[in-house]
Amino acid sequence: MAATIKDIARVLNISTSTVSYALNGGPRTVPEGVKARVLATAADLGYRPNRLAKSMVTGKTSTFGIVPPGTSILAAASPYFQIVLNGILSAADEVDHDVLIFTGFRDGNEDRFIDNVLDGRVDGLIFLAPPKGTQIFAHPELTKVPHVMTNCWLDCSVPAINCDNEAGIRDALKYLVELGHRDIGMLYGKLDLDDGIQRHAAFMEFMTDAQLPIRAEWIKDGDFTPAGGYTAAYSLLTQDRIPTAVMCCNDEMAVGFVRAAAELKISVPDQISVVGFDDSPMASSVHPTITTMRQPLEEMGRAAVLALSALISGLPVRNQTFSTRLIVRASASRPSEDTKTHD
Amino acid sequence: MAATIKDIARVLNISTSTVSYALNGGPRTVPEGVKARVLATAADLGYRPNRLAKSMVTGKTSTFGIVPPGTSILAAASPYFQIVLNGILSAADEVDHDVLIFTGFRDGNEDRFIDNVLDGRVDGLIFLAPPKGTQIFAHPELTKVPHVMTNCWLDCSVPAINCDNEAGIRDALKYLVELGHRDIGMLYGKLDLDDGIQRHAAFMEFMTDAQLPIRAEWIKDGDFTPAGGYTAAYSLLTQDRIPTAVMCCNDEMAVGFVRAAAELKISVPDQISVVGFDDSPMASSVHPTITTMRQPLEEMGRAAVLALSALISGLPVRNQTFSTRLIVRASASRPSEDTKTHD
DNA sequence: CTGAAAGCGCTAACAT
DNA sequence: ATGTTAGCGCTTTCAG
Repeated sequence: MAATIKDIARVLNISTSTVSYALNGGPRTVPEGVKARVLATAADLGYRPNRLAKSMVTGKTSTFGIVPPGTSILAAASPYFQIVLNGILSAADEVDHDVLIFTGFRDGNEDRFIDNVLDGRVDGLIFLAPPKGTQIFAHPELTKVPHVMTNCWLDCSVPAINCDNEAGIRDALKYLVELGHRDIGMLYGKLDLDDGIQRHAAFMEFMTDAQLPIRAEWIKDGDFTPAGGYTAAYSLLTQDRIPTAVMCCNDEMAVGFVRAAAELKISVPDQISVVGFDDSPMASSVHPTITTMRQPLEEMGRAAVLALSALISGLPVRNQTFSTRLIVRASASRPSEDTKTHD
Repeated sequence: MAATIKDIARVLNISTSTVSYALNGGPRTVPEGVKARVLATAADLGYRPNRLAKSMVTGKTSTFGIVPPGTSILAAASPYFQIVLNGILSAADEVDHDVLIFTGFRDGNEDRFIDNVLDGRVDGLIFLAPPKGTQIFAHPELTKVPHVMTNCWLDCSVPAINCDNEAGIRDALKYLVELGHRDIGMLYGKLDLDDGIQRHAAFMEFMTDAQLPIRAEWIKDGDFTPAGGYTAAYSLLTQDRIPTAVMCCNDEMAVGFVRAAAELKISVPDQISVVGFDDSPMASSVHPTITTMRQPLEEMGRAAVLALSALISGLPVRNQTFSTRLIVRASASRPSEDTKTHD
């Protein structure tokens, strides 16, 4: 039987309220002597506060809820989730909160899911890259719990933490153009996610504005994964005519691309330049190291915690858009003269 | 104001116990008509069960607690954590549990940490690769909550989920020897973790038993990271005499090794063979793809959940050791005649 | 078959 | 300065 404040009170012949105040250091003041004795017997009895009971009366839990990206729990295997989660954990740690990951978020499961997130275990929720078509944000009951989201732009009032995908893709492409590239292909992915959609659209827009050729056979779906990028790269690189550069909409695809190129003995960047997106750990681990647009995912995770904390405190919270930054590494260079083509 | 069972009871002029039984489908049976009306008004009122209250009386929370690897929260950034967590999440999902990640586990912080894990929010705990010297398992109060651990061999009664590091390293080295290698180096790492220690020790033992040369300058600390592996590889590969093969005690280091080799224009596997450990996502994403000993981390995460569930149910739980399996890819081959040296 | 009520452990308003 | 007590929302024993 675990000790409770009642036990401490009984032992010391004082009231539970005094014990509570002594233990919590307030709001009521307790004489030093009494406080010391309370602490001592608490230690003696092996007393451990029960946070369920405390939460029930205070309405606060000191835990943040997280909803992993996508509808599938498998998304938890992505570097994206890993890095954002890491930012969330370290920020949560700093404010003495723990983090509850909700598992049951699936299409058609909305009501049970809502039951879960409203059941009192968390003070608020962070949705990580929720899937595009989800109905969850339309659920009237969801407003009962404070929530923010990352990497998703919805026309609703949920505070969002995003990175500027459009500027990121644009800057990456500008860099390639400045290097002298005109024939630029793209590996896109995950068109059910806002990041996927926006990066794809930004590519199209830039190429159109810059009056550069958009060739369908140079634009492939790489699924945001190394394996997808590898397959897409193979089908792209085995064509008669290939671009001098490829924009990969995330680093995992860029890694897959570079591997395919190596197998095909196409040198990166001598014969084809590659630019990635995210600055994921893989990008700096492979040969050649991948030039990429850094998305500050860890900071975004931290920002999500801050925004959620503010929201919970009743403070106003605005959307935040983080800037991307070009990280120049080894996978992109000037196109060599003999690979250049002219339309 | 959220609706409670009291509200439902009041509306229908029945008792809260009937409402509770209707909602839960037992243990007491409730006439269909009443049950239907209870469910209807529950929906009407937007009733959501409060799990804190429920947990307080039942003592069950439907949530598992996780303690990330190492003492530093930063360990959450490792592929190890990511993959095991993924296994845990999917297994937890299947048994309708959520997962609470505890943040405050640090040396010297034991007592606050114990407060946290004993505060009633979880039914049990999974320690992921706890640091070697931790005092936490000696804490008498920890026995109050069921717990298991992964990737850690301690001489205590905590049920452990491990992989057979010794056999794994041995099989990897056997494979290299069968290919014809005798001059074998090693990149080890994290000697504060059991996995790190055991793999290091297994290498030494195998080499001794097989009467193969152990050369200190071929044995480097690569910190289990790509960057560490890269640095270690540089210092290893820029020596006058280099081995024909290198055992990397995890795949991240192998990836770093391969990158360094590429930069130094040392061909893998033609000039030097590399074998990794874990079969982490990176291993199959780089060029050349890394031959590795697969450690079934996702299954181990799932097994941890199963073991913990059993423990919580009061069932006996034994240690489990998972076998590793050689995954032959492209980074290891027979040594070429001209790289072979003879002592 | 159903209702009343105790109680899980805690906080805080309300006494004194 | 301290004690008493009413809940928080729920489950379940005990009465009827």
